[in-house]
Amino acid sequence: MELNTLSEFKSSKELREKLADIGFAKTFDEGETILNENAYIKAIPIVTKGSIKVMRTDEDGREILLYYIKPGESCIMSFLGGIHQDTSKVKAIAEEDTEILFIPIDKVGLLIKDYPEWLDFIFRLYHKRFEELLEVVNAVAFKKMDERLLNLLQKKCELMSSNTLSVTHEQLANELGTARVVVSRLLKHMEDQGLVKLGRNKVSLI
Amino acid sequence: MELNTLSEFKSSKELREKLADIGFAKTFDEGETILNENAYIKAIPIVTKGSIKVMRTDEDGREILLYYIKPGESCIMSFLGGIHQDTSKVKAIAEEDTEILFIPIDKVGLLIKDYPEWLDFIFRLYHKRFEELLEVVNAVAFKKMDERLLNLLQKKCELMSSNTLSVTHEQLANELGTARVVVSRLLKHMEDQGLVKLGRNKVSLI
DNA sequence: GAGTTACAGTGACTTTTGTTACAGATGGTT
DNA sequence: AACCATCTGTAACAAAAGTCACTGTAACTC
Repeated sequence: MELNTLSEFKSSKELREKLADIGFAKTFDEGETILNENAYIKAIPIVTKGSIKVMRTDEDGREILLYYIKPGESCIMSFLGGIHQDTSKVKAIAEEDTEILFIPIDKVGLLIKDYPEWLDFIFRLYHKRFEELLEVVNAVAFKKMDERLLNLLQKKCELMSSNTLSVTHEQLANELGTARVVVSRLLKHMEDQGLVKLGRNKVSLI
Repeated sequence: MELNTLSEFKSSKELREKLADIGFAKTFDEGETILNENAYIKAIPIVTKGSIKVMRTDEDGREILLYYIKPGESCIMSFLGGIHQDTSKVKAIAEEDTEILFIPIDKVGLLIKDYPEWLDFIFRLYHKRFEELLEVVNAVAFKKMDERLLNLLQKKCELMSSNTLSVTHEQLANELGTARVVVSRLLKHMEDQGLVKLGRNKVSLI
């Protein structure tokens, strides 16, 4: 496990080592499901390499992307879910090959007592996720698909540090909670406007 | 201040008294703004009587209802915002005549140290708000207006413990993030179906 | 290189929601 | 009663998104 990637805790070598000590690392391939809806939560994940996307799923199977979890961050839903013995309301999927450090729930209480910076980490993360969720509400409620699509492409490019993405229109449609034809239509329109370049399994931002 | 309404803390008379001691109470009339977007937060509000609605506002002035805060609950956004010296990302309005106990930010840290149940209260609340936000995302992304409208009416009736609401179509439209005519249209349709009964400034669920 | 599968492009149509514009109704005020 | 502001009903239209059906095409398998 690369301790250095726990950058949030750079102020406390002690906590960093403690986390590495009580946690166990696990790797996931791109696209692999890390957490399913309604699964019980027994450990809190901290991403150390790669990234995770967190999706909300409708009863009818429709999905929508909520946010990405980057290295040094944790899935905060699972945190509270874990503490209150709840099941997960969201689904987590590896966006790329990803390494995760799992901290068992029963050890988390102790950490809060012994390491104030751990509590601060959790609060900060909660705050961030909350604001991201507000942004999602905003986007879904008030923005049109073309704008949301462009936004998604930009976020993905930033995450991958690349202007070219390996995605199908179907995948994009899923993350936006819409249909494949809609995405194809909009992408084509964007290509005509010179905003993107399209290929099979490929979208490049210009 | 009615200490009994701090029902979340019924397990700890001590904490309840402490909160009443360091906080200051304030009342708001129905419709009064309690917190504006981008306002700095200097105290954490706990609702003791009445209820608050929390709205998200778009740059273009469009709004959408996020959730209600009922007696014994706090606006959790302001909690984190307050701790991190942030400005509020949401707007809070009194849904009815409301009494609020404000806890100054600088005292909050001490409470966490001294009263474990205070931290638990905060976590629990965060969790609840998070799930409510997820529901909003779900509704806005996947539900049609008629269903969302019916849902809103039901929530409002529950809050007011009444089947008849004093609202204009305009107000409902604002909370749903849509236009008045849309609400009028849908309400009329619902009346034809025998779901509601309409009057001036009045909607009754059947 | 023939076959197969997944992916992308496109047209035609429907549904839902947003927009504009205006008429009528309601309830309070003078 | 006449007036006024506010609220509600409705029609007609536009825009956005969803749905269906089908074609072409790239990449992979055998």
